[in-house]
Amino acid sequence: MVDCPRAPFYVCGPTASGKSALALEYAHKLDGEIVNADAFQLYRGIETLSAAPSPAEQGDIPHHLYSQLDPAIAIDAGRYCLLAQPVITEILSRGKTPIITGGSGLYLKFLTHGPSPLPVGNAALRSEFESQPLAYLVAQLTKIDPLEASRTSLENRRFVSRALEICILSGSKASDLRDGWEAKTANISSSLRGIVIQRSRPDLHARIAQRTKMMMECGAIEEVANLSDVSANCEKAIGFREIRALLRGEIDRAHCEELINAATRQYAKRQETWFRREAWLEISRA
RNA sequence: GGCCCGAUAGCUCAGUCGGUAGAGCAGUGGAUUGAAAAUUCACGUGUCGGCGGUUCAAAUCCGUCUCGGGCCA
Repeated sequence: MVDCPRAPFYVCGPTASGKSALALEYAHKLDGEIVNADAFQLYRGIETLSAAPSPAEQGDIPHHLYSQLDPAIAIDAGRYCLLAQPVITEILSRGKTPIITGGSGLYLKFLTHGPSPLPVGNAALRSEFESQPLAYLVAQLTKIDPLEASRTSLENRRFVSRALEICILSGSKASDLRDGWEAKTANISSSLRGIVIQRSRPDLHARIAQRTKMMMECGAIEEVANLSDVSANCEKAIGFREIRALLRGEIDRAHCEELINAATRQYAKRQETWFRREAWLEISRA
């Protein structure tokens, strides 16, 4: 099934689909070590909330890039890539197979296709954009880079801001930079190997509900209560706002769980949409 | 037992003077290379609780029954 053990193997799928367990199987099969590709399991102190594999679940397989980051620190796909690449290289150098496991589609894409030569996000610029009306940003982008404007969802403030940010920081057109990178990475997918777990919606929804219940019973509330200095980035973890509202007494426990379930289901759906496009992933029906 | 209020989309509800119904949430599909567990776009037919009546026309008015909730006994 696998002819080249010394190349990374990707285990993907929506949240609560059973990636951690499957990754463990592959680690045994391929003489591998597991590397996290989940934006929130990177953080320390929210292991329960982010459903990171517990020490018991990790078994005898080395797990990398879990509980590494202080919650006060913000991270993005590019910085994740910088963290993960040396780890992957190191695993390969020991003759082991990196089993890259996670559900953060963008982070995985950075790993598989590499970061593009676009400038990194700039906080000052972003907060400036935040104070501008969207129509103004759209007008600016249309003036500077009409091609990029025509390809961007102009209702999506974040995408418009990013495109404008690229133009301003790089001094070139975002469309040119993106085209160059697209061309360069066009053939990468054919050399990748990995699987995506697929489950029926009712099954996945049931698993989500069950996991939320477990989280709430097994320390997620305490984790949120104990975090004092949290980056805006880390605060976006599903369950964070909901549990804070519970702690403030604004909602009850059942309502809190249902809000978390709904947000998780929606996230899982977005993940499925993302992975459907990654045609190189072999489908694993669970 | 009597009286009152309610029953409309999976859920919460709106619906004017009668002209066969629409919001939010949920759900589904999509976009997405440095905020991504983020952000964003599109998608709304349902015995208007049942039966009968009035009317050219009933979610809307009348009667009755059923089921909730409340009040009085």
